[in-house]
Amino acid sequence: MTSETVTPGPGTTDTPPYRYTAELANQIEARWQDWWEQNETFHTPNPVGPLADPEKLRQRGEKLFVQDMFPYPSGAGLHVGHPLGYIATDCYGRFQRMNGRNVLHAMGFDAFGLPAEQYAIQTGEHPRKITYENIAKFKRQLRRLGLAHDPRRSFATTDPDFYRWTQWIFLKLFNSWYDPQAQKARPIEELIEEYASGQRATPDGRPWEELDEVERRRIINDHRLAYVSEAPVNWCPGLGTVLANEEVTADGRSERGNFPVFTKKLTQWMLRITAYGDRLLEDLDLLDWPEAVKTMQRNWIGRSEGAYINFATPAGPLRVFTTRPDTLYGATYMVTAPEHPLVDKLIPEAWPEGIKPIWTGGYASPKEAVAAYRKQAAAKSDVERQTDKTGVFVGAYATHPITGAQIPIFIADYVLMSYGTGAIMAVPGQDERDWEFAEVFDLPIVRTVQPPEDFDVDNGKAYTGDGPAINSPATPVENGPDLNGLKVEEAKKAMIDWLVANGHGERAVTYRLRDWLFSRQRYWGEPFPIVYDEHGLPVALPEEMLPIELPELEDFRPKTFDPEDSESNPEPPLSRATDWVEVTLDLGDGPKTYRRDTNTMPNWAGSSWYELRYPDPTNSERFCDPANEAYWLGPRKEGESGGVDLYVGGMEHAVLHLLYARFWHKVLYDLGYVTSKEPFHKLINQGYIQAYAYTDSRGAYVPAEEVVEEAPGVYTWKGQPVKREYGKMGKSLKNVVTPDEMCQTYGADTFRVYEMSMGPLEVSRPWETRAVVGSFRFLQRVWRNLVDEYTGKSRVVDTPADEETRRLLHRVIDAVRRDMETLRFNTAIAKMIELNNRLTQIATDGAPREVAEPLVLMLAPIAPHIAEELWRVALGHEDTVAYAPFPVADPELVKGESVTYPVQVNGKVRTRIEVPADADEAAVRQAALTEEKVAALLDGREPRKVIVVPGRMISIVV
RNA sequence: GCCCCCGUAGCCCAACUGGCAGCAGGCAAUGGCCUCAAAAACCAUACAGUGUGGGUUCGAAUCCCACCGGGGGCACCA
Repeated sequence: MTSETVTPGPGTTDTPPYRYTAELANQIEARWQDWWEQNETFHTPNPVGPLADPEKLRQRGEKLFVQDMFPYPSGAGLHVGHPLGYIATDCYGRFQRMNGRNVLHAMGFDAFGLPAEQYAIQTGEHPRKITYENIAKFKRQLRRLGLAHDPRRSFATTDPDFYRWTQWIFLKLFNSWYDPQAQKARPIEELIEEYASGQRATPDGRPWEELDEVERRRIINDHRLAYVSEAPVNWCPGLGTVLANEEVTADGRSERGNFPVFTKKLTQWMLRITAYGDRLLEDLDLLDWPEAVKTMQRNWIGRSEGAYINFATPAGPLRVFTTRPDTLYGATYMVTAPEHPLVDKLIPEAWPEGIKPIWTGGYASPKEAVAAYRKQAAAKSDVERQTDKTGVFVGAYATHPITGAQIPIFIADYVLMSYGTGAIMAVPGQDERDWEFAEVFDLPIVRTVQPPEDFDVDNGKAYTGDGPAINSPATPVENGPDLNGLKVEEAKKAMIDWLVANGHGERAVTYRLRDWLFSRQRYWGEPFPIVYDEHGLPVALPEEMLPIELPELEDFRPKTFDPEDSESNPEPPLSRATDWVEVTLDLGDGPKTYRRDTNTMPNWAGSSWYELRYPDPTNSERFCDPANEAYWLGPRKEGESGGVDLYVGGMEHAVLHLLYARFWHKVLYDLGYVTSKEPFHKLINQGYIQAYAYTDSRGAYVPAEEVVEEAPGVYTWKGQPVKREYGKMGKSLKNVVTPDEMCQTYGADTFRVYEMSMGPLEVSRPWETRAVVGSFRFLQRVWRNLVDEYTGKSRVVDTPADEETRRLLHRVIDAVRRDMETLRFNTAIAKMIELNNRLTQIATDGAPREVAEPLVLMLAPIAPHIAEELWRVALGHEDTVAYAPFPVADPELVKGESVTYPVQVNGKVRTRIEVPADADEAAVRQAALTEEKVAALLDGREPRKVIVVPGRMISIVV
């Protein structure tokens, strides 16, 4: 292609032959997409490794790493909602490329996971085949949008070259432990060394050398960041797999599929994310993220400070966690979770004397009552649990550590085994839940914080706010602390000091966050690089064996069960690959038979580290060369987190993906593999594109594109009235619009301009196909201003623009640059339209180059194909516009010659004055006061106050 | 129940964070120009006083309080 090549138009009888029509747009776009590919326009140089290009790197400026949350390649393909973020990052990346930045931008695929497997089950095709077909489809759709991705850096999490490193990182987790002193992960060998040298005592105190191999391994295994644990997990028979807490909804169902989830004790892989609770919390402060996302993560981690307190019981100490140790004097009973291990030891043969009948639940003995209650509680859904306070007395008492009072111990399902110690001291006076329970079981209530005067004490309720302590103690007690009069915070501190001094407890911090359940009983996931030996203990496979590839299976279906069958047990599909499961290996002790782990990793695994692969996607020696990691992700200033410079994706990943990725990144940081503390420095959540859907009189959805708006708010489909709904875009709602259709009808550039001009990136908005034409007309007008529609020749002339147009041009450049930097593409486009409208007025005899050229340059990030074409055909340049410098405004021209000030008198605008732009405040004031109308209104009086807001307005108070 | 975000022309959105609400922009509407007619393109026009009610201020879409409407998150986490 040369600059002489005129772009041929389709030329019908009615349309001028070189008009910017959809056909022409499509031709231009396809041509430039090929050109970029052939000329490797968007290949980004690395400092080292296979993608290194020192010469290119020298030419480019400071690095910029932009990333999208990569898609799951579903069979349905993209609809117009998906590319919103991709286009935004592309516009930003292209803009910064024109500012000389070395921009890394690419797109991978999050391709493991349930949908491919479920689709595979329906069709009988192998998930791999389906996945790679879908990826090819996505790539075609994405290419058509003209995204400036480096094609060499695309990957899928299902590529063995990729998941090899997912497995490698898992081995690092397995071979590391968290050192609370150093507050970081360390290699497991260093822990073994501490035990071997005696620096660290073994759990039962025996010397390390006296322990046999299996004992030693068990001790070490308990410290690993990836560990096998028999723990209560979320078993979902309907899906045939266990799920992470994060994948279970509040009402106890699976997020995917909405099947019931049961708690079941199973042996599963866990990742010790809780060790990182504090750092995951603290380092949020280093991140430029939406406050809402930070808040959600803080809530999810759920750090609370308080104390452990031990209560003596006949079966030994009962340990509770409380955030309100100051209310200990108000503890009138105890509650443990139904499954608390101490309960069985506490239960006496018979009910004690003198208890209230309601405590027994009507059972003859504590044993029966507890057994019955446990059964009842297990059968209840979480929602049912919330409606009423239920429980039963276990028949035993605890001793209050200060007063020595005997207080009854209950089991109740409002106390969760999985939080704190699974037991609480109940303080009804200061806790609403305890108050409700106390009312049901007729238990004493003691207020230990004085409620304020406007608190309705008579209508009775717990008071949870601040105030002076009372009844603490109610009557003097021997050596108990006197908290009376202290505010909550002071009282907490005094009580903790007392508990510590008297050996009744200690200061404590707990988290809501729990360790990450990391096994799934599915086929389409990463296999674990783990085998089990004759002791049933896990053994890491050596790195050289990676990747451990998925075995071929005749039947990769998971074994699912009746969704309600809580007694079922998971049967991973991989366990059926018997040839694969049984394996003879020489792992250092000669050839032995091992059994492979038949679980697979959850589909969060690949996305937990993929930001580290874009910088070095073809590296076969490491997951990422340290030099490439430091260049693309490393912090550039002391105290910075490092990480991706701009990460754009949906709000739905606020907790799961973003927390997991932060965790893995921090582990790699601790072990010295990366220099960045955080994976993603700046995060933006793009809004959703929503769509109208229409239902007929029977409530069935009708094709949205065939619906006609008869009058405002009145819609019909084939003559019959239909009702409009508003929601997500989807097949079932018959309202899907695809980018392919839009590209076909208007071209990719129009689609890009439209998506970016609909509103700010963060805001959700409705899709309206008929409005797209506005963006099309804009590009058409730009084209017409620069290219003769009848000859295809340039209309650009070298005559200078008039002064007014020039000033407008520079104001627009100034504003567009600011808008692009802050990703406000909607306002940037509006300014360009304004400039182009001006150009339309003055360009009757050709478009002045001094306006046309900056306009094309400013347009280039958003509508890159037409910009390339105009850059070449209309403006006569030989090379791509992708690296041409983005225009810079002349500050003198931005200012304008004069400023018009509105003049307010007593809050009302009475007149306007025009003063030179460089007039000082006194001159502006003088000009305002002497203005005819103002002088008339003042009528000789002295104004009480004159406010001059430089550049804005003048306010006079009389 | 608790927490967070958002309410500006018929619709999507601007308004440089307290300073003239729209010659920011677009869709739709109306009129015009073309045309035998229409479409496309082009030109022009009108449309809200900022969800409601108070408050602070010389001045509020913007800050504060209450309420209404929409969206999202959390929900026995001791």
